[in-house]
Amino acid sequence: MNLIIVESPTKAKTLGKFLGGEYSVEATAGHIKDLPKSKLGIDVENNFKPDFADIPKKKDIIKKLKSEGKRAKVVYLATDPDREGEAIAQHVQDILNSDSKTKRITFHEITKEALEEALADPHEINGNLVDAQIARRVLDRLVGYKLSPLLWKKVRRGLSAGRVQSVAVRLIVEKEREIKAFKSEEYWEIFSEVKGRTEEEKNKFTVQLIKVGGKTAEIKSKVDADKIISDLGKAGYKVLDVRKKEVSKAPYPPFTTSTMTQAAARIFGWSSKRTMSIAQKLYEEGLITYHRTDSFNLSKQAVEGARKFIEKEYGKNYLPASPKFYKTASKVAQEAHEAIRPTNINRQSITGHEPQDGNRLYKLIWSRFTACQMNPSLYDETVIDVEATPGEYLLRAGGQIMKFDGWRKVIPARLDVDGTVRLPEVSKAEDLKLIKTWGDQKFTLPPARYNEASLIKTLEKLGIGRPSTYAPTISTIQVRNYVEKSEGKFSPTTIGEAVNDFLIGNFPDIFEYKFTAGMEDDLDRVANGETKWTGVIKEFFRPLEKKIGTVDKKAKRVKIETEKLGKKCPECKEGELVIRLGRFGKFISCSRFPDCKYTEKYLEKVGVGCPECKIGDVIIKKTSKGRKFFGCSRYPECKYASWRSPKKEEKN
DNA sequence: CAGTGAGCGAGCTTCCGCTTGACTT
Repeated sequence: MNLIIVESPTKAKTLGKFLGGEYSVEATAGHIKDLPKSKLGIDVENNFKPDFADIPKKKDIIKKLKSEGKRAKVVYLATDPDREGEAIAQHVQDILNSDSKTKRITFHEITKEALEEALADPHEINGNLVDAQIARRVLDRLVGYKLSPLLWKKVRRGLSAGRVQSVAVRLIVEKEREIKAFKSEEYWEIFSEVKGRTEEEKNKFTVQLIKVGGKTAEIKSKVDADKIISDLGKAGYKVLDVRKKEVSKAPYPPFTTSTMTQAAARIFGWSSKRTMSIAQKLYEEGLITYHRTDSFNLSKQAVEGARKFIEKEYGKNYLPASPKFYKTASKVAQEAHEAIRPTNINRQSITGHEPQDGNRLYKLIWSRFTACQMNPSLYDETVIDVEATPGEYLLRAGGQIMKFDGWRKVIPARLDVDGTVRLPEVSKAEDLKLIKTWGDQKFTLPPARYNEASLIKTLEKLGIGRPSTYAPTISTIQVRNYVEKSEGKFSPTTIGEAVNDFLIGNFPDIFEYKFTAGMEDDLDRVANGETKWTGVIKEFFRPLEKKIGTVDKKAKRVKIETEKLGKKCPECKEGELVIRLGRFGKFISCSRFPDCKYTEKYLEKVGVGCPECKIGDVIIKKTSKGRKFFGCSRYPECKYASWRSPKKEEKN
């Protein structure tokens, strides 16, 4: 009997089906060894020797792997083909304590063919790649476990800093400052509605002013706008040019974790956590491929299946001459898995036995994948340039008509994005008749705050964080009270800003947007054998250690600004009431603390009456661990508490 | 899941990345 060890239990099940009786398959369910949680676990004086120990929660799994490993003739370490997977393979070999019968195999897609190829080509564990993982792990631990305690001392207890989370907070803080510094400016868009002299009334069209005297039109005031509108109202209009061309629009590439959570947020309004948990269920039921991935790769089988399906279902016109493969854009992508796709393209929907949300996400994944193997959609685009004289005004209209839907057959265009604009037939030098002319006053808008989707997109673009950590990172920065989400948009708290300024002020290099990219370059050199991991860490840590020492000695404790309520303290009648953030969320107290100890509850109402006492209001509260719950405003008289928001009363 | 902040100095907090349940009190 031979044993194959993979990371995901679902993957183990699937592989089991491909194989005959001479193989058994077990799963590690992720890492089985890690640095200890309760201490640093790195001997910084002894070449950064890391203390990788069995993870307590994985005790049963480790036991099982050991016993199965003992019985097996050959153990194939088939963990994911990336840096973390190589480390897991090493850890499995370590616990089996027998490198003579272990072999490393790798494959990038879960097909019988790929598995057989891998089994025919076993090799050794790549020690350099394992070293790169150690360097990554040690660096993250040093940043997190050295800087967090500094925050406890200099800001407040329980705070945290990390290579990823602190940059996520930084993005949100800096966006907020951009918004605060933003000055809205007035501008005007000016239009004329015209029609050809010989044309019917229905063939009128609208042109927009784009140039004045050969220069781009920039109209910043009502006075300027009125002058132009008056000119245009008296002007003669003539077609200067008509340009037509055919434009094709290619489909989107298949989903990765990042683009899937973005699409689900945009279309369904889901949080990344919710999307990922629904995707997990679909994956476990064998309906989709693995959902934590940064790769656009598609198995040959899947692409062939899609091509057959497209030809049969939609016809030859929709099928490209050759299969489409997408190149992963991200430099830091690890490409261990395929893109996210349905496992069987003939299954168009999973209605019936599934919760509704599962089906919605499934259909989104199905159509994105199917579309990616279809022909581009084709449009006739028309641009009409119109001259208005006197005054050297250039106005323009753009039209677009879809003449072949292509992949849009399965992902119909939303009207606002890809709508049809029909323009009448006019010819060059044709005179046009003015119907009316007008201006729209507009104001430039401040940059948009991040939502989950745009934050993930930005982090991915910067190469910071991984598919498995996007959703957890977003919860961490909220649980720590660094940022708040209101109507889906993130803004920093006073604590978030204070911690951000402290970290960036004292450790500018680590929280630079480019830091992770630089780290990845170093890790690549470790993986290639060009340099040793201990050297990389030493070079990083020695200056950091020194800096931590001086900050510890010299930096003053950070004062966190409080939000004033504009009311006097009812107890001492001297201080002012302010909102503070404690371990249990917001509360109101006297600004003269600790001289005056007055406090009162901060009520964040849900807008629903207490279902228990029927007198108080339901309010949002936080546990000491940051989890939200709902309680009664009359606590402690009324002890109502619930994890779920009570139902709002139906209004007719 | 029921009291917060400062500082007292008992013992504790904290990272990222890989993978799933066990909890819905």
